[in-house]
Amino acid sequence: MNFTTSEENYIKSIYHLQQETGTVNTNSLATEMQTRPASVTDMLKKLKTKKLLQYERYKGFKLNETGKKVALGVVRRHRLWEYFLVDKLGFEWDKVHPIAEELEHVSGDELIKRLERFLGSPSFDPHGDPIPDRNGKVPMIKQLNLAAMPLMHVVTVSSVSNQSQQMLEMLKHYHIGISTKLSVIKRFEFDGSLEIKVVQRAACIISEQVAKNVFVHYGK
Amino acid sequence: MNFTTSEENYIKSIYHLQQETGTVNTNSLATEMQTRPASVTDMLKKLKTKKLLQYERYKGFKLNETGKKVALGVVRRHRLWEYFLVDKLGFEWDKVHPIAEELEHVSGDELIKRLERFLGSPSFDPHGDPIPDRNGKVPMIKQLNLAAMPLMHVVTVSSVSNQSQQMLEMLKHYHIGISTKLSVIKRFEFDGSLEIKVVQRAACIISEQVAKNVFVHYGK
DNA sequence: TTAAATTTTTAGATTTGTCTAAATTAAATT
DNA sequence: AATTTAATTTAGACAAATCTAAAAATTTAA
Repeated sequence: MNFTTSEENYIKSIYHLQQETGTVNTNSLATEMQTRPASVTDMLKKLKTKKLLQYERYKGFKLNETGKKVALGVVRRHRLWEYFLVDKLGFEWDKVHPIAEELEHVSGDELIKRLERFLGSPSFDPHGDPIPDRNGKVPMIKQLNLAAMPLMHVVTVSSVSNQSQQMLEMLKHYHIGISTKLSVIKRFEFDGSLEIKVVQRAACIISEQVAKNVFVHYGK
Repeated sequence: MNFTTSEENYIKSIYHLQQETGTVNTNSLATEMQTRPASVTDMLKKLKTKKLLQYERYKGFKLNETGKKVALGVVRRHRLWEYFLVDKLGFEWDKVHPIAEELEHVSGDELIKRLERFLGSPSFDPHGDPIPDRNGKVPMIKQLNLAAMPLMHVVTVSSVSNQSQQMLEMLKHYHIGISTKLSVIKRFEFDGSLEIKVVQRAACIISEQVAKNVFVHYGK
């Protein structure tokens, strides 16, 4: 089965939303896609006839197994291209999302198979997100939320859940990126902000809001 | 100015056709684009309002300077991606065209600038066609000795320095003549002999001595 | 130089993806 | 339970890119 760029974008967004909430509703998908609820409904009908969706009028909806497979294919292509852009072309990790957003729709299994091999079959993209393999299997590592970390343990940043330009800009300012090593020195009860120490940098304070979007793991 | 994928494809096709004939007509462009003459007319009107075309009803048409610049940008992206696919991903040169056809529409000057640098600023793509530079300048064809050719590039035989009967007899046996298109597949370190592939023929091996007398150039 | 053949354009329809505005259904509140 | 509010869908329209069928302009040739 073949899908248009627009269909793929809807499928990908539904996938991301249902990861969090299990089931998705029209308004949140409209917000995510920066479009109108009416447009979402139109596309849902189309995806239902293509048998990618569980969907009943006025009830929520979610991808079925076929739909998830398609979504994982798009995610896989997106993250492989992001890896390429950072690792081979030398882009900064906070600049690659919009470009990968276009490249992910270029079709051809052979292309992606060869790209993966060329990149050395990476398991995680430059934002620390797992890259599904060609069978849709997603690699897992044990991640902890920075906001809930015990004090004084050096950990490695493994992913960032909010990938808006604003957030990435902020993290850049703090010298926080994937594989940055840091420890939490102090937690302020007042507003939940954290004093942290990035290895080889001066200590600084980040808001709870920022911390909640940063995930870390022990070791390496 | 920004252009749709469809507009870019029309512009590119007009460019290629007008290279041969100076001016282009509706039917030949329709054939080239695998579409109907009526669709061509529709697009011509659009490209005229965007000031990329010299076009009068029922007369022929051709790209103006602006149009040529846009075309050269598309051609540049196409050929850089072809080079990437062959040189980095290991595709065979005759498999890359349809993939590059998609990649060429991915926008972003920064992407193409970095891709070019990553590839080492090549002057010719794997089919031997010249890659326009950032400013739209197209590199000149230059003659190269077959014995010194990089691998996996299709080139055109332009001259043979030893024109003895014995040499020509040999070249005839290999189906090599002026304007024959071929590529070097492998160079054997042992004696400098070359495995070559003449277009539409089986691969064969020629001695270094033969290769040194054959001159080739990129492009048609 | 007319008539026939060819080329090109117009007119109107279709598909995809989107929109606005209005109607419908579901959920929340009194 | 009835009413208000919110979410969702329908109805109808639009722009882009295409198509078919027919009309108009140009070219060829009788």
